[in-house]
Amino acid sequence: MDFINVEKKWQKKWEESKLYSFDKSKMKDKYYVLEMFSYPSGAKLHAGHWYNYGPTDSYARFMRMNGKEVFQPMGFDAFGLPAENYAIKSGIHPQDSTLKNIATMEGQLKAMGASFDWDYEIKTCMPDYYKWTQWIFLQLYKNGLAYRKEAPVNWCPSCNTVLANEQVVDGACERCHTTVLRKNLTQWFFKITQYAEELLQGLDTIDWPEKTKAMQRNWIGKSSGGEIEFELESGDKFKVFTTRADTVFGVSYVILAPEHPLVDKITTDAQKAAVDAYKLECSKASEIERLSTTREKTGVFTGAYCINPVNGDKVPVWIGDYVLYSYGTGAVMGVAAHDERDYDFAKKFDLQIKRVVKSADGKNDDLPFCDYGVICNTGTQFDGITSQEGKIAIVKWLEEKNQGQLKTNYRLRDWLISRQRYWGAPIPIVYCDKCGEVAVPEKDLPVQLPYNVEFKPNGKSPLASCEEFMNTTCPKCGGKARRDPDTMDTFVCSSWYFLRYPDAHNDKMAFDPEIINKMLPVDKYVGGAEHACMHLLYARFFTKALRDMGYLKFDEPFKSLVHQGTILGPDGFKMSKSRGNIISPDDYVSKFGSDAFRLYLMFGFSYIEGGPWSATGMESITKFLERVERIVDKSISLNNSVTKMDAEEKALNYTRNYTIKRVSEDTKAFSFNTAIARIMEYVNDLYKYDNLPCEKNAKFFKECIENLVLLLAPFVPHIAEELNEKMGGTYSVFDKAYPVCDEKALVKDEYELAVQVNSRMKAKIVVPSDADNKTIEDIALNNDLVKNATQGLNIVKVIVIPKRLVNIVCK
RNA sequence: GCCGAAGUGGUGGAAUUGGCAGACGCGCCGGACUCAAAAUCCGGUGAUGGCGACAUCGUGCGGGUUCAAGUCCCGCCUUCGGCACCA
Repeated sequence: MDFINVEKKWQKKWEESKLYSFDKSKMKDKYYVLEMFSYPSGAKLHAGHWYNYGPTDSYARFMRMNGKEVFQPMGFDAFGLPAENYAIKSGIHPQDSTLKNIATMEGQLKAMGASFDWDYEIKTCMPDYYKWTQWIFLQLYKNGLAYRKEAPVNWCPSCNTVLANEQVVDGACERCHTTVLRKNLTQWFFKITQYAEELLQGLDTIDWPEKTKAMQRNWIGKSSGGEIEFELESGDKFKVFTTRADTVFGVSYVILAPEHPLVDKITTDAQKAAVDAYKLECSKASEIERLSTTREKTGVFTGAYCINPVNGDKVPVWIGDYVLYSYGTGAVMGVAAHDERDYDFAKKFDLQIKRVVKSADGKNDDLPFCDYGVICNTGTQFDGITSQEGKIAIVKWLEEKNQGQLKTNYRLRDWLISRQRYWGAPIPIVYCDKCGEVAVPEKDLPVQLPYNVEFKPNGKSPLASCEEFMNTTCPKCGGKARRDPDTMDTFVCSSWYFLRYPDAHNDKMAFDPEIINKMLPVDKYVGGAEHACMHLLYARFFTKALRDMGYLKFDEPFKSLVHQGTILGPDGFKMSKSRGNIISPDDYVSKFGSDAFRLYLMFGFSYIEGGPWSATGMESITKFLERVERIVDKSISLNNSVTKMDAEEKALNYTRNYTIKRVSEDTKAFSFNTAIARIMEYVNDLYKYDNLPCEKNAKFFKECIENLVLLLAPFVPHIAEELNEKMGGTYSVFDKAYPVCDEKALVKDEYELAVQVNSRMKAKIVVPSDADNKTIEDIALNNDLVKNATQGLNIVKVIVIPKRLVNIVCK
């Protein structure tokens, strides 16, 4: 078969006949299969994209053949940093490079022959899409879920620009190697923390990989404890969050994040120079560095003291970079004897270590450090109370005195969405001298991203220098106003695209709730595990927020989720331009065809694991497909002779039904490599039968071959379509039903099982299918090989596991 | 550093979730067909020892639980993903 031309032929026919058009009248059988859309940064799709889209398309086709009305759209997450960086280097406008890349990728995706319904394509950089991204911003804003506050950005003082984390290498700017500083800017945030608890609870209701749920749980990071208020000698107050209120009697110092607003106010003149120097140092460290538990602790005394509310102790106030301003209250109480980091800090700076909890069993009480136990040495009513109860008792006691309260804290932070970049969706807010911050009215959307903008770094957001963009009138008072010069994080665009797809051309609404509430949630979402915490959490947040606004009637966007593994370069490293190890599918597709290439991807790797690319065995896939074709041709050449079902036919019938069963189960579970292995076994059995010869019951043989073509159809769609036509089948093979296993054919009257003596394999026995344990035991003990192996030994116990094995324990 | 995974023949990977380790491929070896080669079809293939039936060892390393461990528990090593501005 000329695979290449066969593929072209069927792709044309599929397109002409609109085979993959979603039929809205069959909405009740809808099945929404979604692959994470691609980012058109590199000019072309690489093997990794195929690995995501090819097998998932096979899954979609499988569901289609199982009676589902499959909706499988495709689009592009088209805004983002790389296009802008490329523009700075090459002078090619991000819009031009992006649209060109998209055109190339569309061509590649079409050559793949996937069953995408292109009528619903989305490009997030087009005004007809980002108009509605801005609309969603406004809805969040109106509902109090968008607000502004100061937050640090990476600042390169030499390039005079904000850097992405990716552009910071070892604390320095990747371009000029200047040390990067954190600099505060007023920026927009989405209040995802308001949904922290529901985002956590909802995980129990969805069919996602356990590890992904675990990552989200840890990311949300719920912990319960108390907030305790400390008062400074100056009269200023601040709160600390702690999960160990039982140790509050042991506070020997308090430590604020260097960014804490109180720091400048309380620092004494004598300490000012040291504090300022330290703050500058801290602005050079990344959060990952600051959170390292092995890094040596650093800090500076502010010169101020505060009072421990539980015992009146006067303790020094320090600043230290292991305290993050973004977590909790940005301040912690230092309890050196009962927290490892505090212990390290106290050791380093020679602060008091005060033991107030002893272990319940009295052990380790001579050590300076202890985790949990009983409160002691405080001279209060709490002595003797174990830490678990002590925590609550002490916070409640403080609550009565207005000095604290029980508090659930989340590690999750609000989502910073402002980007000081050009290539993104503009933020639909204007600033008026009279009215302040004013939302752009919905009728004025989209706030169009201007084309002619200078994006060379000049210390401001690129849009800030574009006067025609910046200058506008205030929608409230009609006076002069300035637009927000920042654009939105691209994660905002990708947090709702699955809502847009089913109603992609609606120019009145972001989506019609009538349609969306029927089409969503997504039934199967497939994409990389690297999105576990960010994209997948943001999308859940948007869904819940839009639900609370009344637009949606479901709680979770993605009912079921699968992560494909990563295809690494042949060198075992992640594919990247800089390593030069990118595998392009195009060469393989033009040589072997799309079907062979995707079948190879499915068969050669464990789908959720991935692994290094290797083309070894690529040819063997073509050989297998030719082997399939030969046996199909053989069946076509036969007359429809019929004889009764002999042992051979029964055996083949068993394999056929076993194959149908296993292939269906494995495909449902995204275990494509084993599904294909079972088909290969089936083909091997068909050849054995063919050698018999198969003419005697050609009708049965033909049936088996028809099943083979249907079984293969989701995996090699073009070839299956061609074989179906050759066999005289009607168009399309994808309108036919997937074979269903006949359970009766799988019933056997006897089966083989293994017999072990002292856990070593000694024999195989055949037992009737309905044999009870006693019968099995008797058959096993009467086996000659078993008798040999147990000779002269005492049989202590016989363990019979039906369908598995027998283990005879002897001494 | 913290969170989440993975480690199985020469090789890609299987293993019904505690029950015959190595399915199915690749590679290699052999046979059939052929004047010959290719292609194809059939068979073999974890390691060590033995002519042999068979025996011993074997799932990153070290311990443990169990009649039984790739799978569970404890402690390590290595590799990969994420850590909030790559997406």
